[in-house]
Amino acid sequence: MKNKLKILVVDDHPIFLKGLVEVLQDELPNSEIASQRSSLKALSAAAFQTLDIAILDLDMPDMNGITLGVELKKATPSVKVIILTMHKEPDIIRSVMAKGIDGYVFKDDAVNDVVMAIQEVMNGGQYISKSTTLSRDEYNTDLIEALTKTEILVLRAIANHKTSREIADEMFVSLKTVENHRNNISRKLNLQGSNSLLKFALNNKAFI
Amino acid sequence: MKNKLKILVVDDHPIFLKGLVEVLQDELPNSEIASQRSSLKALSAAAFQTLDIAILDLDMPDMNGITLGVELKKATPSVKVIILTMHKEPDIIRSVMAKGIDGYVFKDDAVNDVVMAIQEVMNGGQYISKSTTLSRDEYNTDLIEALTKTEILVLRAIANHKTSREIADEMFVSLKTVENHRNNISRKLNLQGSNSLLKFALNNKAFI
DNA sequence: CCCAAAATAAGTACTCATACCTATTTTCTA
DNA sequence: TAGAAAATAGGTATGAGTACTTATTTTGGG
Repeated sequence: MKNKLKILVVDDHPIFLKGLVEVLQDELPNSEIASQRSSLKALSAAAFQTLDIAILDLDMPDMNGITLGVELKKATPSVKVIILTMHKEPDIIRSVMAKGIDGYVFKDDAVNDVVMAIQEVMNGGQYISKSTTLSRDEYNTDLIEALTKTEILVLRAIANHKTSREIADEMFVSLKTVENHRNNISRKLNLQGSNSLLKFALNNKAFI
Repeated sequence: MKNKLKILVVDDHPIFLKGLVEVLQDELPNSEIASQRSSLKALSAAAFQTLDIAILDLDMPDMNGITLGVELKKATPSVKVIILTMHKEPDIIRSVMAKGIDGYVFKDDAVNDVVMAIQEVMNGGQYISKSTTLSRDEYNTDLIEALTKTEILVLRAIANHKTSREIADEMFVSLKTVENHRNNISRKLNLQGSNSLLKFALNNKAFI
């Protein structure tokens, strides 16, 4: 007799979490579904059991779904990780999948998309929701990893609408230093044109 | 014997919608709960019945929740409208409530917040979720209504990361004209400082 | 301990946005 | 149709970001 499928669902929005758990219970009656509202809680809870599937929200306050997924796979390499998100940008998707994530499902897609993703990844495959509105923008989380610690700090400050002058004062460095960091970041991320750094920082808040 | 409470829930995200309907069915077993995935469908559906309560997502692609709420109240003035959103900015909330909306609930707040909001508005009161992270930013949807048609077009282009030069070329006017529009918009919205217009445009995309 | 990477800082030129001003033409409405 | 509001456009100054350059100091790993 086959064991029940153990599924962990993690999302910080309680109503969405409830909806998702209900959907999974309806569609997969022979599975055991646990849920957590934060990444850190999920990480501790996962330590005491062997999971088959983790379904993780991408944007969470304490730890993003990708990092959580990678951590869960360190503890249990066999666990299949499916990321849930609103982000539809192809470069983000490629970058996420490159990190060993097994499935990528859009939050506003049809309910049964999640179920199809589960079936696919349990067969050892990968699943990616079909996107409707693709936009050609500056997205590339791989490139973010080429940034140094200080560059990340500057990028976060930019995402918080700080000017270079303000960032320089906060970090106790000269305006020129911050401008150089901005320049180096832009070069590493292949960004050009006015406000391109701000645009990138806002679009990638979840990853920096 | 009292009639059943007729509740309409509108949200474009199917899983969240399902979660919310489940919550309401659990908490309010003596109510009749209908749901719609788009504003326009909700508007046609509402024409054939008398609603008691409408629970509406703020950010929807076809028509935002505030406009939908105002339309529903035109058809049925007695209907109580509760807006669901992620926006926690106090000025947005004040502005929404000023439009005759009865309740304002944050999507990531506790499940029973929605239920408390329903009880409160049915008693003729107003309900606003308690906010945790308030930020002092440029938000004021009332002021948006002081803008002219051309100013709205310019503001939308700014929200789409267009430069003044690009906007001028698109609208077949001079750079100076666009710069003047930007200036007039900023004055009407009380905005000052670098990129303040861009920040406002991005933060208020749902209202412009 | 040495080398490479990172962080620091200055120079210069340019573009873009903000923040005022005035002034003319167009459009809508009372 | 007269007057107000809106749209048009130019002037001028300043602040902020982009886009390169070179150069020194600090720091951390092999």
